[in-house]
Amino acid sequence: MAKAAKESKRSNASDRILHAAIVLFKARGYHGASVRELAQAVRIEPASLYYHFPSKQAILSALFERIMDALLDGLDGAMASGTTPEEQLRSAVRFHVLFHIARQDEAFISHSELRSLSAPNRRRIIAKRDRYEQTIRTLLTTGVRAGSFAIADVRLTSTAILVMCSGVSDWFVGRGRLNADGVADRYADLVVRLVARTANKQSRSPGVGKPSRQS
Amino acid sequence: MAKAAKESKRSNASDRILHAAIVLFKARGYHGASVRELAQAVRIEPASLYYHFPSKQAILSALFERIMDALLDGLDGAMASGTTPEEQLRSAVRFHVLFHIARQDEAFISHSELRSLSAPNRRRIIAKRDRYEQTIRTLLTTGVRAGSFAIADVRLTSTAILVMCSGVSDWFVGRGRLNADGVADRYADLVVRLVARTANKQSRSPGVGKPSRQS
DNA sequence: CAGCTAACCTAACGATCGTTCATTTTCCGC
DNA sequence: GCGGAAAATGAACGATCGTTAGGTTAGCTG
Repeated sequence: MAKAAKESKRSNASDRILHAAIVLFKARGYHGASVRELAQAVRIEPASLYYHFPSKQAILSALFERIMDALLDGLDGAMASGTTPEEQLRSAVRFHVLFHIARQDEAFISHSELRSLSAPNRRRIIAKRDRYEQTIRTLLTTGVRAGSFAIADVRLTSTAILVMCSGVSDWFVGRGRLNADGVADRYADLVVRLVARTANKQSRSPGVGKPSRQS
Repeated sequence: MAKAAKESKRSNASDRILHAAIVLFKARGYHGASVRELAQAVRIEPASLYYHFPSKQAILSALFERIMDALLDGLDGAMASGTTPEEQLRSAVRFHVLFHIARQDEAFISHSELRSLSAPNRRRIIAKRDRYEQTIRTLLTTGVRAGSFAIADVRLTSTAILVMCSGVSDWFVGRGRLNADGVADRYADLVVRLVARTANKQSRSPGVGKPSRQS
């Protein structure tokens, strides 16, 4: 118990630093936000930051690792809750949108500050991002094979979907017309409309929508 | 002629500065790219930059003004080339995508460095961005009224479309599988699929797809 | 060639950057 | 309340930041 209390206190320090860093990096950018500003936000002296993190770069890196792990875990969980490709896609989209609303600032940073990561850190993060995209691509391909989806170009479509859904972190405002759940539902509708098989209009890309080979 | 030559020479200096700034701001961010680096890229001394621009901020601002004006002009031109809402939308999407491919770096900057603009500069740029979005929204609304489009939420849908299409500047690589025109065509297909009226499947949002009140 | 101006230069300003080091304070188990 | 680790501190390091002042060069006009 005492140990747990101590550990929680320690992690609280790191967490408070990370949380302040998220706000600052979003507002001013990684290079625009100084270590002194960050320390001031956490109400400690600049030197004290270096007890918790070896460098400013390590703070940015920790921030990226945290959000990418949460994304990967969350997607796995979301997709496990569906059986048909369409259910899984709806669930995945809802998760992705809700996540990018709940963690708007981190999402913005992990898009705009990839360049500020050192080369090794960037490589590791990009590998995780690729795994995330691959999961979505596989889902779309599965849906096409099952006859649920009609998609001319899975790679292009999955990228388009992800960019579209991640975009909520750019414009969503809590005080707006729709709440997070409402936006997530509507985005799920949009995405299904983008990929679902329909009877009409397929202006290009012959050969899509093969008959299902499995119920 | 002599006068024109002189003016072209002057604009070349500013243009070379702006072009180098685009590359640098994209790579390192506004605060991460120093005036000295920028001067070195243009092969002049740092102080000489201040003959062409009053400040680093003015360079960023000029960069934003240029790209926003080009966007607004281009959209007007693109939409003039169509008569039906669907034609106009296809044309608008093709323009938007091609633009964001042709000017990838500027597009990335104008998304990630909005925060680095001073408050007055930012206000002016956001006003232009809003005009751009309003044009698209009006187009979608017109299409809905004409019975060409079935859209549950025009505002949300137009935002989603714009974010999706702007996203090409994040991932497009010239050496990739598809060239710029191919990507633009496929995105036009995706967008039409998102908004076009269809006979089936409208899982929520009753009341869309009103009968046309005009041919 | 003299005169003028646009363009660029050298040199330096004060401020702030990320980080380090030695020291002090805080806090917990005994 | 004492020993020792954990946490935070004040002070300073060299480097670099955006910007300015004042002088020098290049190129055109008359």
